[in-house]
Amino acid sequence: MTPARTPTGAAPTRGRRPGRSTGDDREVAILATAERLLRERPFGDISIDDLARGAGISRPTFYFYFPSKDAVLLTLLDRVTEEANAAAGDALVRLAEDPRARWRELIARFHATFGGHRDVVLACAQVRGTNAEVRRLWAEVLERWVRAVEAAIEGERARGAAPDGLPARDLAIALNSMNERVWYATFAGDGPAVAERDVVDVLLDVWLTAIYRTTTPPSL
Amino acid sequence: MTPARTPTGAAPTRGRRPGRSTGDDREVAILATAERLLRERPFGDISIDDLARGAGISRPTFYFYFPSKDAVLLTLLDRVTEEANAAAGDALVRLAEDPRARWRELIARFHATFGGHRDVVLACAQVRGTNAEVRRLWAEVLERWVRAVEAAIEGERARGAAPDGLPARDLAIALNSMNERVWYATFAGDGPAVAERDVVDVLLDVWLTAIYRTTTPPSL
DNA sequence: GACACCAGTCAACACCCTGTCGAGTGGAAT
DNA sequence: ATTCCACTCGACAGGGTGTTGACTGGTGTC
Repeated sequence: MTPARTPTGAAPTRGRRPGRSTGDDREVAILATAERLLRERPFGDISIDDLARGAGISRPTFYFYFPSKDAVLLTLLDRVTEEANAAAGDALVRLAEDPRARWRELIARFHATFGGHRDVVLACAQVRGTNAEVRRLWAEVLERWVRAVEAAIEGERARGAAPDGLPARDLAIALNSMNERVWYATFAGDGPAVAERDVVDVLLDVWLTAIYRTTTPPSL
Repeated sequence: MTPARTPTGAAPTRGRRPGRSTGDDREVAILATAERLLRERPFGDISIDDLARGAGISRPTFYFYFPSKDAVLLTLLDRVTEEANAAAGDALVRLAEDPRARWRELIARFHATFGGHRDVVLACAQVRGTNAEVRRLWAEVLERWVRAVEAAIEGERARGAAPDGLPARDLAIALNSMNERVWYATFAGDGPAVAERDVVDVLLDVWLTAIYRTTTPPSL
């Protein structure tokens, strides 16, 4: 696996061969094709041949750029999670100035990012069951967010704004998990789901009550 | 699809042919094989041939009993959800006598049922992404639980034990979604997860604070 | 007892998808 | 002019799914 053809570039990102120049266009074309096809049908119904033809290359050539279909999705997921991390940014600093507004900002930004790439997010959720690599990456990303939320909760408890209760980490896991599943249902549109218009406020309310026991936590 | 070979029995359950007598053993054998294999490897790594050989029949013969591999899992899921429904039972009646204990009972019973069939539950979660039938069944089941919780929340608000706030349905969706995802992580063991020992109490706390704004809601 | 019927069974086939191998090809570097 | 290598693809091997059509043996019927 991952023959690492060229020791040219820096770190070989995500099993993708670190091509030089000509190949870059093709790699981009494959990713663009994947995003386009994902808009019209589920990931499982897209074959490597579809991806290759869409990028104007043959199937064997596809393997020069990506080791598998899943690796393409992984690259797409990488982008989304990076964007989400950037969007989340500093929403949790100076939480004390206006806790409700800050938490809402955090949730709304994630919502906007995921909503903007719902096809990729949905495809990843589907593949997570069968692909260990996607599972691992998602677990990493989630762990990062859980830690950030855990620290924020502990900060709020330390300043007396939030009461003690569950271990902050467990609470952070539960709340992040809720968001993930609720967003999934909202974007997928199958099964019981919160309307997209309301979802941020619904999630926010549960977060605030779980953390503060009130929907109007105190500022400084 | 679903040729409906024999118009013998009543409603043909879940695409499974309504066999008469000899075939019943084989059908049971297939289901048992599926459960056994699921204990040792993921659903995607189990082929129809594995299922057939495990039940002592050939692959074509498998198709006499089930229209696909997924249909086997669907039958297994049916059992689990029926068991869960039975276990949940009357936990939400007379909620007012001891709300905390009742809610805990509900969550604990679901936890016990799912934990007792974690392989099936995990497999379904994985397949849900690719199989519309599983998705539909799960959506149905979830809808039922959401409605029950929604009604319970409204009951608690009516008697003045729980404050108004989010639409009860949205809250019920969010809480049920949280449980699903948190259990999944706990049983799967990948990514950030709550320890199995603690998971019921963690979920309970979030439910109580979201519904009542306190972890010690008032009795009658 | 011969016959028809049918649930149940499977070898063989057609098909699709994945991943690999080996033989190219063309442009840049020596 | 030659070498080298990123890049390309035809052809193959392998494995999974779903279907077809022929066969078998038990049961009920006349």
